[in-house]
Amino acid sequence: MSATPREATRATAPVGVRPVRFAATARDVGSSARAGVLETPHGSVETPIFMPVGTQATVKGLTPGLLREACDGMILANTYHLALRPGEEVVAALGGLHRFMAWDGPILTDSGGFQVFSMADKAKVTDRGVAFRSHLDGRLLELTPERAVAIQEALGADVAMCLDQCPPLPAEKRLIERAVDRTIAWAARCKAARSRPDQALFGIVQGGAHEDLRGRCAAELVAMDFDGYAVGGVSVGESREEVRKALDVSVHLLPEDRPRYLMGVGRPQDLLDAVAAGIDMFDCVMPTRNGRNATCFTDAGLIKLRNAAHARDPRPLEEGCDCLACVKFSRAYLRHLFIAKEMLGPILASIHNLAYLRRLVRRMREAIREGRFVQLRLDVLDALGP
RNA sequence: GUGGCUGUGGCCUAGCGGUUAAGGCGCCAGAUUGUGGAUCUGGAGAUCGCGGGUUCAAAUCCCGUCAGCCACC
Repeated sequence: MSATPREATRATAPVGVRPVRFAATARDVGSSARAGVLETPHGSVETPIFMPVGTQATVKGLTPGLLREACDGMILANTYHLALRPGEEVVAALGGLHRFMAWDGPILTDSGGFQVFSMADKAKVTDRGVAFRSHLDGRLLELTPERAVAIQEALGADVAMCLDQCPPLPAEKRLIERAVDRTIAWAARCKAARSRPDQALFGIVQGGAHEDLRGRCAAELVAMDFDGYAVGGVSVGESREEVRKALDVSVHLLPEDRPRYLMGVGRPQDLLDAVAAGIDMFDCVMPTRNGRNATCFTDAGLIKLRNAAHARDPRPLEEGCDCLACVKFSRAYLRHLFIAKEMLGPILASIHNLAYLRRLVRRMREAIREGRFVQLRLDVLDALGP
């Protein structure tokens, strides 16, 4: 793991210094891709980086030890879920998120906004915030920008996210424009509400597939000077071309010396495209959710472990992969675990998928440094197939 | 040995005279993007135990037979 524990950094972080710092260390010549280093209170990570999703303060199925072996050190946790259960005050009382879940590397928490729109019942948005009903017990709750920041400060992640409004798609441009206006206004309130000098805050660019809205949102956020910038509301059904344009126009306006985070994107093809557009960070449920459901990433495309074709296959998921699933076990055994509904199946497949994405971003970093990213991207996309 | 009950895709069942025998599980595939160990969508698979009869028409009614279960000699 490239992130090393540095508990002491938190206490001694000098006032006036950014809680996280980013520097691009190599740039690709044929695209906007870049490699860099992100320093956080809990250690440094190299970018581009993929962050596994640990919704409820756990990356499902993996112990911290297994997780450390399967990722590049930085993970994501979910504000919405943790605020509802066990409650951020419980996490804070138990020493904060890092200690609570025994993860000493960097953690990023989302704002909870996306889940309010996608999971909670009947979310009602006003300029003040979002009123919604808990998906757990139906309680009527409210999430405001100030509350989102307070929850995330109590959780204590290295990076917090602004509350944004993720508009449903498809939507009329007028509605997306309103969401952009709210996202900008809420970002300002989040920034004003923050109080921890050891926690970074990222702004989120919205705007759907509209280049003018993306551009305006990015410009307004940059004027507020965030520690990093995310692109949200992407890969929820748009065409590949629409995604590319939304990314290009957003990234173009973001400062060189701040990390750029594409939220919720995780197919290998999408990572290659997004890094080419200048993105540094990713998170996605896909490697772990698909892993739990027996679908695995390989350079030759997806492998569906439940398929009968693997019943007697002695080969590993992927030749040369150094993950536990590939070093120790055959496809036939992994399939057997899923058919028999054994919990080791989801665990091993999750490990492999995370290791696959880690290897993919590592290959991209290396290629960027060596000036051959464009070729790597074409080669991998070609091998992955449609 | 006698009487009774039951036999419908791999498994469990619905249908009890009238299009092309229905459903669940399983099986075979596909979907999954700021988390659902969830879910959804397709597909294959049945000469209705077997043989005969009644009828325009039988999984369905009748006879025989085989198998399983139950009860009684």
